Parts: sequence; C-alpha cells; structure tokens
Amino acid sequence: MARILITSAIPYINGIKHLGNLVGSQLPADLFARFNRALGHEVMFLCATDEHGTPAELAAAKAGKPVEAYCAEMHAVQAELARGFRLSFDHFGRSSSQRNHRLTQHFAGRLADAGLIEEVAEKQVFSIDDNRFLPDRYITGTCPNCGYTAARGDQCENCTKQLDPTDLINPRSSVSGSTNLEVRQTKHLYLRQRALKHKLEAWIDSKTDWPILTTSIAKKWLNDGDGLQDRGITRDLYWGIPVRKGDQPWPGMEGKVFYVWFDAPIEYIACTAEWADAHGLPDAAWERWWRTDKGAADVTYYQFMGKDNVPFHTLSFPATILGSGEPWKLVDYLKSFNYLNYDGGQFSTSQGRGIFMDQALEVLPADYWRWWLLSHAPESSDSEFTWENFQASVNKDLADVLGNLVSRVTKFALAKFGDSLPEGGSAGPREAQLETDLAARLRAYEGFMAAMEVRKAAAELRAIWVLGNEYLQAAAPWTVVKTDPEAAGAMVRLAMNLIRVFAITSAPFIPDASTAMMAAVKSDDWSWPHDLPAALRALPAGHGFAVPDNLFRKITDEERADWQVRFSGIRS
RNA sequence: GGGCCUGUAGCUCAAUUGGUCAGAGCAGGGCGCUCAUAACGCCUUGGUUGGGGGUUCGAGUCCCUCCGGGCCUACCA
Repeated sequence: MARILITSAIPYINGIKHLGNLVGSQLPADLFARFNRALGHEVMFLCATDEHGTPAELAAAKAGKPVEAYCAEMHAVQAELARGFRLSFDHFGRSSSQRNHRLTQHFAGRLADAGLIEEVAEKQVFSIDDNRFLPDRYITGTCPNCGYTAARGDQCENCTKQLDPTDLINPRSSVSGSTNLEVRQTKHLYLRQRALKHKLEAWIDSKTDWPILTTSIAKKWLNDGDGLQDRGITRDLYWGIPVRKGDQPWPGMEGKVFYVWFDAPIEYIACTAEWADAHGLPDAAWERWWRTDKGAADVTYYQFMGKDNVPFHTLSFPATILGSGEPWKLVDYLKSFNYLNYDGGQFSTSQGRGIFMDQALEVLPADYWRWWLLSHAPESSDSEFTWENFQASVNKDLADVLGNLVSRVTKFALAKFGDSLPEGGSAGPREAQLETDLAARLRAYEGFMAAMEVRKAAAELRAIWVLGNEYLQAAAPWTVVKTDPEAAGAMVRLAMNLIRVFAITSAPFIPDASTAMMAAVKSDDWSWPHDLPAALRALPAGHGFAVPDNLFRKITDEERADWQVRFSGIRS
C-alpha cells in the first residue's frame, strides 16, 4: 500500500470559480485521489481557499463587508460547491488559518537565517483617497506608447508594452478612479531565488517524466533574460499574514504582510495541520505526510494545477522549501493543464462569461459535469466547451451506453427471474472471452489512471461500458430464455456482476451514479476488481437486486438552446 | 519584441526513441436486434496529417519557411 499526497491548486477567494478553473486542478486531482483510494492506497487529498491579497480586499469592500467576514462567507460557499461536485478533499482549508500564519512566518524566519532574504527599498504608488498602496496593475492611465486610454500600470493590453506605473499619462486608481496619487518610499523583503537557481535547475532537470507543459514553463523562467529573478515576498496590505521572523518581530517590517504567493503554497502543508487539528490528532499525524525525517520518506506527492500556476510551484515554492534547509517534502509529480475555453472564447470571471460552479449544479447533477469535463480535460492543448458537444457526450456516453445498460439488465432480470439472481447455467466461451477482453481493458484503464492520462482513462472506461452492451447483444438472453432459461439466467448473473464492476471502476469519474449502481445490485463491497474472475462472481445466485431510476436523463435540444442563451451573456 | 505550445476525417481527439500510424468516439449511410432511456450491436462513407521546401531507404513524427490559434513575459492570483 502506497502513501499518496495530493494537492489541488487552491482557488482564490474572490468569487465562485468557473468550470475552467474546476477542470484545471480540483477535478482531476479528485479523480486521482478517488482512484488511489479505490486501489487501497493511503491518500491525503488537500485543497483550500487562497484568501490573501489585494483582490480579496477589494471584493470585500465592494460587498461592503470586513474582509475577514467576506472570506469566511466565500470559503463556506466554495466548500459547499466542492461538496456539490463531490470533491473528496480530506480537508478543505483556508490560507488565512492560524496554522498557515505560523508556518509561513516560520519559513520566512528559516530563509532569513539562511541568508536568503534581502531587504529592498523601492518606490510604490500610493492612492491617498483609497488610503492604500496600489499594485501596478491597479493603476490605469493612457499608454505613452500607443495612446490606449485604459492601459494598466504593469502592461498595456492594447500594444502589450510593459510599463511602469509612472510611465502612464493621467494615472488614476483603478479602485476609486482617484487621481490623487503619489509615489512613496517603502521597503520589502525579497526571496533570493537567484542564489537557489542551480539547485532548482538540477531538480527540474531530474524530472524527465513531467508534462512538457510543466518543465517548459519552469525552464523558461529559469533561463529567460537574466535568468531566475529574486522575488518580493511582502506587500503593503492589511489583509495577509503579518511579517514576522519565525515567532519574533521583524524590525522595520511592521504593518506589512507576506505576499499571497508566498503563503499560498505553504497552505498545502498548513492545511494538513488543520486537518490534524480538526480530527484531534497530534502534529505527528500531519508531519508524517510532509517531513521526510518524520515518516514522509515513503510518500509520493502529486500536485495538480492550471498552467498559470506552474512557475510558482516549480520555482518559488520549491525555493522556499529548499531554502529552509529543513527536510520538507518536495513535489514528485506536477500535473498541469491548459485552459478550457467557452464556446469560442475564454471563460471570464469578470465578464461573467461561461458556466460557474453554482450555475452548473443548478442545471444538472455533478456526474454529468464531471464526466464531460474529465473526458475533455485540456491536457495537450486548450480545449473548448460547447453545448452541442456537451449534450452529445452526456446523452451518448452516460445515458445510452452506461445508463441504458443498467436499465436493460435490471429490467430484463426482474421481468424474467424476479428480484433475485437466478440459479443454474454455466459460463461458456463467450463469457470467457468477455473476461479476457474486460481484463485487458481494465489493465489499460488502471495504467492511464495511474499515469494521470485523464482523457485516455475516460475513453478506456467508456470502452469498458461498451463491452457490457456487446456481450448482451451477442448473448441475447431475451432469446435464449425462451428455450433455455438456466442459460439465460447465467447471462443475467454475469451482467449483474458487470454492473457492480462498472460501478466500482467508474466511481472516480461519476461517484453518484456508481453509488446508485451499487444500491441497485445491493452490494457495499467496493473492493477493486484486481481479481476480475472472482469479481464477476461476487454476486451469487439468490442475491437480491432492484431496478433503479434511470441513472442519467438526456439533455433535450430545447434545454441546450435555452442554456446556450442563458450562459452567453453577463452573469446576473 | 522574445519564448513556449498548438494546427491530423464535418466535430472532439489518438498515434513509444521517424518504420503497417493514418486511427477512435460522435455525426452521416446500410443492416441486424427488440431486453432497454426511439436505447444496443454489426458493417460502412470521410483525411495527399495548415501551405511550401528540405534531411532520410522511409516523416503528423526531424530541419527551414510561411499562414492560423493559444499561452507566458515575473507587482492579479
């Protein structure tokens, strides 16, 4: 039994995430977690909300709430949606937790002790009317290069020229519109990533089995221009983790907080501590997942994220870990995803374009979305959601291939043999062939799942379902029953066992349907069919069963047309 | 500007280090079946793999170039 640590990139707190966010990290991570649990491995699957930073403060202000209350509310909302999508986190934490405060401060102290922190004096734009420093991109003005009037302080979106906020003509606060700005002197801590460049590079170079997407982004940042740059890890904000050197004050840094990207990945670790606290467990319980000197040497650590998160997970966070000089676990495999687009354009949180997690669940249950999203996961390139494709995939794969199979088997069995499995009959060459074919596909499925080849795994799973229909069609128990009821009975027994095996193997993708299938065959034995011949005999003659409601309903053309309109515009 | 990724049948996607790799699913066409959610099964029509050039006995697979799409470029996260 292996020990597997899985983290999903932690979603930002300022609003409900869209399906593109979901499929890029949390959903595939959940698939992998469920699969490994099903195999009997010891799994720790973690996620959290990423709560600090300017956008959270501004969103709270817009909502007219204190940022602490706003984040608490939004955390609850996101946790509820995670449950709705059946995301099986062992713990869904918060980067604002006291555990993360202490751990983040601890890492900063260790890095300082190691000589990897540098104080840098710099100038930053302060908005007097907003009473706050503004990040470069929160300053708007006219681009000196192209004259675009809505250029941001970090870069002009129109001509793509990189800018300094002081370059802007007629600069104003993006928050209030105020032009009452001034440049103020401030001081920040920088993590000396350059000092760790060679160590990071050697580590990345050793990861030859990572997705190209992952390593190419990491190498770009390592080697582009002047190479890896030092990074500021503090900000002049209210909402964040106060800058401290371990448990000591940090002279000169009063009133400042750590940069959200410094504390967010540390929350992976802190989240595990939160988990232990929630279960009344001692520190040793979470340390055995993270400290190689305290039991984590046999842990394999997998991270899941969208490509925009890759630099922070391949460079910044490892720099924190390596720089601490302490034996914390580094990621062993980093699975990254491209973006999911929506009907010809991008999902857009700001414009409300596309489907958001709450809306999706209002329209259809989680399994429908899980299946489509995972079977179309943007692994090799950006992929696209269209309602036509969604309707076709869901209706064909779920309703016709799988749902109808369960329906035809249970209804036929009930009509001809009553509500328990018939006796008699024996397996012949056709059944032996099915066992062989199914075993081969099952092995392929397991291989794709273990390799996190999400789309290929989905295709293989679908092919497994098809085997059930092919067998039934060839065996034709509805014909055989007229002349040889016992032979037909044996076919029904096998078909019912197939349903159970399909339920178990499909559960990582469609957990609710799997639960319904197991209820239909009245089984609670979820053990993985390592021994397929035995698994196909698990339900014996005389075992009860029930005809379930249809597992999946079909999406009508009218619904599809309605949803196309409903989700095309601005989110109300 | 620079870098990276990507462009394979109408659609969504596969094709170990270049060598039956030109495939699957859906859609389309034909046949069969009737247990089932007008479901299922079988057979089948589609591509000179974005254009052009090159390397090679042999290239979606390597090189050059052009065209199209996307991402990143470090103070949003």
